[in-house]
Amino acid sequence: MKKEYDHKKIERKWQNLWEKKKVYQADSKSKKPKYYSLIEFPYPSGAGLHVGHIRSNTAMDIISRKKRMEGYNVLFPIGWDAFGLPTENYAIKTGIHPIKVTKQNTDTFRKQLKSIGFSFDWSREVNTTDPKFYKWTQWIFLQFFKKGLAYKTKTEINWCPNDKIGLANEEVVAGCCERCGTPVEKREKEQWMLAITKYADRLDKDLDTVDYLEKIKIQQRNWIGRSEGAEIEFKISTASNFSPLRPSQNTERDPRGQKIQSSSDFFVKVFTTRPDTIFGVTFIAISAQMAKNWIKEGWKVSSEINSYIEKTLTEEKEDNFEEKEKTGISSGLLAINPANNEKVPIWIVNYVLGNVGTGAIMGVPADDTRDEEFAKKFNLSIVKDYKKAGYENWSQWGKKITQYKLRDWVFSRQRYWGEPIPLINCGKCGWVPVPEKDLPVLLPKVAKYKPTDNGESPLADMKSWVNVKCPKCKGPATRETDTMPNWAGSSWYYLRYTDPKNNKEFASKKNLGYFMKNGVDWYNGGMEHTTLHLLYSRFWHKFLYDLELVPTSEPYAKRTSQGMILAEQGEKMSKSKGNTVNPDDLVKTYGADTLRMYEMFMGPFDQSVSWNTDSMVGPRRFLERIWKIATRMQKNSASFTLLGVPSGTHTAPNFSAFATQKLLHKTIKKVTLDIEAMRFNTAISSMMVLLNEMEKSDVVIEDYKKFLQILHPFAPHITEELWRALGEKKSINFSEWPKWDENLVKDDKVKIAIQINGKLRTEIMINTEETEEDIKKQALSAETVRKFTSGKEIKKIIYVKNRLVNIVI
RNA sequence: GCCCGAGUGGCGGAACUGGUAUACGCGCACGACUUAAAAUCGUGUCUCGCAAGGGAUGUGGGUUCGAUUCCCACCUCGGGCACCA
Repeated sequence: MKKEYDHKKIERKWQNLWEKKKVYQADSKSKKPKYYSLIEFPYPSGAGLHVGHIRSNTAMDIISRKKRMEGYNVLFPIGWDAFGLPTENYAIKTGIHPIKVTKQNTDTFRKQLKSIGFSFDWSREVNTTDPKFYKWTQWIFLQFFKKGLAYKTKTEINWCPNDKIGLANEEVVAGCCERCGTPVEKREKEQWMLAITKYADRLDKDLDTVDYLEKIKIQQRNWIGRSEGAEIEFKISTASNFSPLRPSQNTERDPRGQKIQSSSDFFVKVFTTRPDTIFGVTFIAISAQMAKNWIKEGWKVSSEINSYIEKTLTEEKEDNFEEKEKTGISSGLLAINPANNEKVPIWIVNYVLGNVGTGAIMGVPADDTRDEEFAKKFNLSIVKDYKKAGYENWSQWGKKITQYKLRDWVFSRQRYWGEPIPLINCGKCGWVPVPEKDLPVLLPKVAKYKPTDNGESPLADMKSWVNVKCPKCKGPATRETDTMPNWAGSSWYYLRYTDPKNNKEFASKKNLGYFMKNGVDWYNGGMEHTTLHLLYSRFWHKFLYDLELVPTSEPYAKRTSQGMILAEQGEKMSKSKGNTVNPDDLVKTYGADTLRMYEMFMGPFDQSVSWNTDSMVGPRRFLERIWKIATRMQKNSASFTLLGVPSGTHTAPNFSAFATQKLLHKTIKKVTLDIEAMRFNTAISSMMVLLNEMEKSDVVIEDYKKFLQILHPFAPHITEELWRALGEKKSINFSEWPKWDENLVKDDKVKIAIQINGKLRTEIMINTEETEEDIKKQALSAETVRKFTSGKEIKKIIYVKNRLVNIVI
């Protein structure tokens, strides 16, 4: 063994050997229990690996390595979520085919990931842009289509004039395109939709059955937005400027597939979560959108009202979140409260939104602060003492409904770099699925990747590709030219990992039954994916479960998330700010093990932390000292034999080694539990404490090896190297995870605090066996205590076992 | 404006279910080794005080024998958002 710790040699050596021996390949036919740990597969951007990837991947790598040592057949796969706009935009700019760009980027990422020593099973690598993969993305889409959950509808969509694509509601940030920042416009467009709202109830309820971080559940629930309340119809009292219309025959459907509110009846329908406050209603507030709909259907209004409506609608589109001054204008109409037949004014206001609930509310100023504020401003009456209506009461006038915020998923993109939607439009037969034998529908080569000016996908220009025979009637037909959003592949990729080369099914029942039993055991990813990707993939999974194609109704048994790594100044790392950190340089100078250690040590895993390269020397020194002890071990192994230490036992040669052994077992316990709770930073600090102790005292070689084992998930290369150097023939990867001896963890002597009136005065050593009485007696007789207590009355003595005695005087 | 986090030394942070605040690491200072420097090792490092002792976990209250931890109000920073009825 070399005297110096040369990370470059060691890391390359073991990475090559591990790969050659296929130590991280999961065995589909194993008799062992499986453990499926999953990271969010990266989008291979041109910028290369980010230090943030390393943080989250190392966390799951640590968990995977520990599980392997605990005897599980671990599936820890990796792949590429490679469809998407950055690659496409790059292709548009440079003319280089996205396939080529993707290949370059994944090659870089693969090399970088391998240099960090992650224990991925590279034999199962998937790529969403691989036709062998997206064949099944298309296949699953067709199942949605066949079940009527994929439907095309003309709907007002978010339109990005720059990217020339439709955006899902979820992709619009502050009124602007999530990707390019251009303000989003509304535009009518035929779009394929996926009916995720049909699953809203289960997506909400089943959160009770999974082990997600509470904040993740909250975010999902808020997104689904289930609320129970009532829809109540208020009859409109005819007024001079209201021309009554026939009850609407409107059967149009909104994106949720629900009937669009007909506001043209003689009623205004309100949604309320508090139907019991109906006797407190003093006005009705409707959205500008609802008012506009009424006008469309014949309501005559003054120019004043009309301009208010237009102004409000414009403001609504500008999504700034600052508090808006509440405004409103009286419609001149009266609504009749069905509960007490009182006539209340209908106001058009800016604080009720057209796309929420029914687009109208009942104003109860006594019970709602917003209504109160509004009523005060416009001198509307406020009824304070009204009786609350019980369910029996209000249910006469309204019906109980459950509504969701969630909208159906806009599933088409008029872009090139996505999975073609495998449907054919026939004049006679309508939309016909591409037969399964013809899947995948390959992305054809096109001359240019930019969407056409009318917003159609570039595929629309490929006449030879577009024009086909109808699979049903063989008549002339055309292909759908829209592609899928990049969320499609990531909605099911974790299933493909179980059987990545299968040509007959997306994955075999057998492999799914084994690896997906109870779902993915642990899935970690970013908070930014908790509403989109996480929800979408739960939706797809539930759909596949209903088709009896997967064994569980939830894909992920456990979900956690990491905090972001920020630049030194606490801001986001980005190319444009020039504050990014290149992992390759760090691996070169400090080594992968140090980089892993540093990223795990820098702060609590679930919180964001600022990068500080200077602090990396701490973990680096730690590893060098670990190395140094091993050389001491090698040199001194003879002397341990002389001391009569039979190898493989816990018998210590002297007191100092025994004390170290006790600390070792405490550390084993702490590291074991900390890893499970993702408290990596404190796990590392406890190992640092152990090292400090080991340096000062005698160590039994078996104990040192145990230290190497618990360190292995964090720093795999150096620990494997030292493990072998100390004579082990088999890889540390499959050595048994050390168990702690509870007897050694327990202390028989502890130092406890003696407080007087809650203030620390002195400390005493006690035997943990001693009785409360004895300890109190000792506390009272301590010199410092007597000084304070003399002449004072002792009111109370509080004793906390192994902690403190508090004397109240 | 609303929701979710967070606020502890010079810095990153630790503190179990309310029980000795500042573990561990960085930095800094001093010492050893060295002709010297680096590296390494050792010692010290919240603050006031000679000491006894006092004061500090964003601010102000409260509950408690005891609060970084629980409650109320407020301030600041980060993230999210749909005035969600």
